[in-house]
Amino acid sequence: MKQEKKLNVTLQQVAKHAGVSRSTASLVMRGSPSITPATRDKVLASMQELGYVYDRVAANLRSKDSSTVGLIIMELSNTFYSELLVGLHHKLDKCGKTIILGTTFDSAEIQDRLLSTMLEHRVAGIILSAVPGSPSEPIDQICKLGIPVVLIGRKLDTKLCDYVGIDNVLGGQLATNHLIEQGHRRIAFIGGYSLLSSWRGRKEGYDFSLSLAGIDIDSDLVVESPATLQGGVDSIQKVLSLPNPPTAVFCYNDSIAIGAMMKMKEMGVIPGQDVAVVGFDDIPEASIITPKLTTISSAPRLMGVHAARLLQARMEGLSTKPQYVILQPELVVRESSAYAHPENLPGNAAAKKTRLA
Amino acid sequence: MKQEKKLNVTLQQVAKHAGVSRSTASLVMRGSPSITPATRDKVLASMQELGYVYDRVAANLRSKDSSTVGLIIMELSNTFYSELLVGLHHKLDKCGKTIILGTTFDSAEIQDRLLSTMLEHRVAGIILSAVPGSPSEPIDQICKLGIPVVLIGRKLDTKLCDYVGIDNVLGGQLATNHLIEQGHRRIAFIGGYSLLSSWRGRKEGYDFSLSLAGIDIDSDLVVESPATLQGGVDSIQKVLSLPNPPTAVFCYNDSIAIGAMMKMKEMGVIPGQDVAVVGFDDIPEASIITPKLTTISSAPRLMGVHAARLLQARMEGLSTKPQYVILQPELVVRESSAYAHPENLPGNAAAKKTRLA
DNA sequence: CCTGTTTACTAGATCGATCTAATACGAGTA
DNA sequence: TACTCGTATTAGATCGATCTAGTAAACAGG
Repeated sequence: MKQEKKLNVTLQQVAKHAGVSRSTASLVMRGSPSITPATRDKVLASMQELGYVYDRVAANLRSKDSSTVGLIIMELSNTFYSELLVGLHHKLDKCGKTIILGTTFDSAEIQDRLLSTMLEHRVAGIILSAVPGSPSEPIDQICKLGIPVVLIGRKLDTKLCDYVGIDNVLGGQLATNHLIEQGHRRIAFIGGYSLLSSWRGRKEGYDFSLSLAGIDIDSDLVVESPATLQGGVDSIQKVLSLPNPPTAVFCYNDSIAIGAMMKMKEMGVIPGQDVAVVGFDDIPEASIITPKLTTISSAPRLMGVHAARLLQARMEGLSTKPQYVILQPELVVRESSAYAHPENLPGNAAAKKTRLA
Repeated sequence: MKQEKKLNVTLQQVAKHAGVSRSTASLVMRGSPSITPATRDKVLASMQELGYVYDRVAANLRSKDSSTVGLIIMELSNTFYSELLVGLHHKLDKCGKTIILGTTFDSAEIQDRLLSTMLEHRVAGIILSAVPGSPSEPIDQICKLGIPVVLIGRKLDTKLCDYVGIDNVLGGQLATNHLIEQGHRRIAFIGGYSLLSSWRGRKEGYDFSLSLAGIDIDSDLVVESPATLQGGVDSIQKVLSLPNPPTAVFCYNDSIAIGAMMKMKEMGVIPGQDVAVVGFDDIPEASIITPKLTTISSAPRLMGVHAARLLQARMEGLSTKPQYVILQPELVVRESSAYAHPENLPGNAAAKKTRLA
């Protein structure tokens, strides 16, 4: 554990070398205007010569501010989060904050441990994509400690922290309406868990659109599963082996949709032609897979930027009431829903659309 | 910037509340064996009651050790790095290290700034996937300061730090040999930049295999480009419009291969049938795309684990000579190279293989 | 020439922990 | 009883910076 045998160069030593006081050297470090160019250069030269490295940790201890923010997410292999990170990183860099990273793999226990670790590291704020179903008390306590928390993508019961997310209900409606417009009447909703607030939102939109179109909701067509490729494989198998299988599926996210399409191909069902598929998130893979996936774009990068902005505002002490940023999802129509369902459609141009490859 | 208006609970206050000294409270924190269970419980109870949070930053300042490690990579949208992070994170968690993250987007300037930031944060070590062509002096200096650096994936000229990577030459050979065995004699190598040590390695393997098979190297068939989807799109267009186009392409990485296959479909060329494609890395998308991509597996997760292991050993002060861990790549044959090239092949079973969807 | 104000710099306390060296105390031994 | 010895605990210095309050010099105005 111990390291750094070599004695570090301290500001004290720099000051001595330059023939000034600790305080002066410190002021030079921080670019104080009340320092003569002559002494400033002298100190800077000494720093250069001695190979001085600023100790931000010591500085933060005394000045009681922090130059780090914590980022806690489920996992990075999920493209949604890595995209989110791009936006976040870019914005935080600008205000001189460094990111401390933790991944929960959706374990509430790990999440608690990570939150503690972040606190111990004196982060200036935390951006959290909470483990579904995790209690909100620990997070409330952190907020009360004066450390701002921004929730991202997944909502919790707390009324103390900011939240950035998308309108899942609208997203669910967009997807379901699109499938209904293509002539489908048996539409499944597969993947994800009802524990997730986002799942409940998308389901609500799905229910709403169906009932608006006068379609009865068949609970057999709703299948929960992990929000992964494998989850998609399992769920699609389940609904397609029903006595009265769906002609379209709305998937909780793109990973599930991709898994579902892979399994369909294996089963000899042509996705986009025999069964329409709509995903959610618009991850890069969505436009790569064949057929290209129709999906709901949730602009993860933009969510990152917004989260950073909210956190930044709060770190600067603007203590307003909790803010909610709800981004509007957009329907991106691609090949996986290009063929209209033959039934109930008078003259459909969409069915004549050709599919690539 | 300033925050934490509420006075933090300090070990001092805990000690006072429990009726012991600072030192005793500190010993309790660290689980010293020479503490009576009675006083231990008393202190623990006080901590609980006052809502004490350990200040790891202050502790690190005094004890001169660090509980963070820096991770500097190009970007996270690249699945290779997020996979790598999974392995790394898992291993570092176990030894109580927290990750400070930085992404360079392959800018040498950003890399330098990130390295400084990491030093200022007193990281115990750095894991670095260096920007290609960046100078090695700054990194050498960090090593000399006693902070171990593990290079990952991309090699630099320095002889001071550990390195984890794969055998790129072997990978290049595996890919090229496979295509030669399928009957191809005009094989392109597309994407990536010769600045990258990994590019040079793969190219070397490609050259070696070709010359071993008695095939002349045609410099028109080697195209450099960014290592992205778009790079693949551009490069494949270039080589396929040659007067004598290749029948097979070996791509610097999977992103390029996927971009190339997308463009081929657009051009009416069937990847895997008209032109064989081999990628590199085996990212998750490789087994999702149609046709499924033949590729060279570089086990990014394993690389993460190895990097963490090396760093850990060095942080514990075992100051041995620089270590090099070179992982063996593996050829993963899928659909994109399933059809053998008709010329030069007596009786080929592979050509009869069917393609899904 | 004296006073008041600004400017450039500094000594010493401080952040919240750990480390060192010294303490008090009970048990064991002569 | 006195003397060691080991154990549990502690006071005070310390890590490397910042902050507070203050000093000495330069300069202006009456």
